[in-house]
Amino acid sequence: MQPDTRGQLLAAAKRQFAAKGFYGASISGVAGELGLSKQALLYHFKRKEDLYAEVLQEISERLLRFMRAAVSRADVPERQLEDILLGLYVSSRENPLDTQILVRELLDNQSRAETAKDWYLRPFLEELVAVARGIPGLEDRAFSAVFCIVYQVIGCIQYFAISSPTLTRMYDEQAFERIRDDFPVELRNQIRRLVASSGGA
Amino acid sequence: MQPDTRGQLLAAAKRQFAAKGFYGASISGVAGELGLSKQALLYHFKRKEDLYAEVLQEISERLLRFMRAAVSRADVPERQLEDILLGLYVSSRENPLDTQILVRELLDNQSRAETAKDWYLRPFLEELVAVARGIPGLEDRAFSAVFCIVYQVIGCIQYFAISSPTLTRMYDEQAFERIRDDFPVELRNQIRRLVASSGGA
DNA sequence: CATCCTACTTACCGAACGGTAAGTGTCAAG
DNA sequence: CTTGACACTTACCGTTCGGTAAGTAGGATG
Repeated sequence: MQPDTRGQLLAAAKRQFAAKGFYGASISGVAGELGLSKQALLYHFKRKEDLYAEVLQEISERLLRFMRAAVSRADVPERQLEDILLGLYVSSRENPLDTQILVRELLDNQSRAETAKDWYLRPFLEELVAVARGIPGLEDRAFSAVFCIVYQVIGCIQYFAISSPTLTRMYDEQAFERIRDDFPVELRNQIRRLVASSGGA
Repeated sequence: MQPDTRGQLLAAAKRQFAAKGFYGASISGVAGELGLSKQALLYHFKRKEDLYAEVLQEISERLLRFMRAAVSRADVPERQLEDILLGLYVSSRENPLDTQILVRELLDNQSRAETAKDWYLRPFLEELVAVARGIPGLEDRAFSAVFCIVYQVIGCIQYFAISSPTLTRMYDEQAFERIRDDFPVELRNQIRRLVASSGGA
């Protein structure tokens, strides 16, 4: 087994970008995490932006794989929606760095010159809206309304994910553990209320 | 009326910090927005962190004022909760820069050496939980559960706020306008479902 | 008219940044 | 034994960063 420096660099870069953002992270810092010089990194990735782009691509691919898997474990749309969204929560807990980077991207891509036409979350988002519109009671509603409903759930998941470190330090460890345990329960409740009210009304 | 350079510098700093974050923004860039040299800025604010701290303080004070006003327009807790949260949405739309900075702070303060014990949102958050626990059906639930419920709503509001620029460019202008119009409606629905299910159960 | 404060300016500093150029050791192939 | 690709290294470059020091124009005060 070779050292796989490239992969390790990508992992280190993910940590750095997640913690300090694109501007705050430095390529020498990333390389330094592995005890390498920054030129070793520049050998593998010609420019800082290339490195960042690759980190972003990895994340977006993982997200897409996750969603396709969730959709293919198909059932009735109600269950599908719940599964995907709860899965997204689990995913955000398992890959906190990814979530941090995604939210940072949301904040930064306005100041950088990015298209945002091909936003990595876009296919994920639209697939999810399509699933939601398969639910009786939501199928005849406007795209924009269903979009909002779905986006609200995604938003609270991702926001909670990036809040966790701060909340941990705000309350003590075990108080936050209770919160973290209750979160998916209340998330599920929220989704079920939403589905129920759509079906009922 | 004097030029009030200091205030203008704070406003410019807010724009810069919101757009590029603490690391990405430069004091020379902030001063340059007003056609001043960076030493002019350093005359008013000894260090970059002082400038940032003051921006943060302004935001947190505005937020606290807003919340106290919302709470004092008291009614039954159900209405109070809805008013505050919908007000928070309006506030986040009126002050998008503030929201961007708050979310950035959420991401950054882990890497900087900040206490997070006295997080600017903490009093806001706990007041809100207290209000929520005044609602029949929620009063006997655990603090952590009510916290999660409240935090979910806050999360989806703030997440939507920071998403708006990206969403605008993702869809065309008028498609996003429909989304933006539907959002508070669906937000209200979400809150009412939540209150209703608490009271009902 | 001299003095002092305010609100800046230009000049300068060391450190860190992203990035280029050129060299070096290792190792497999011809 | 030589060649050449690979995976780095040290050396260097120009720019930008936050921050210090010293100077200065304008106005109020004595």
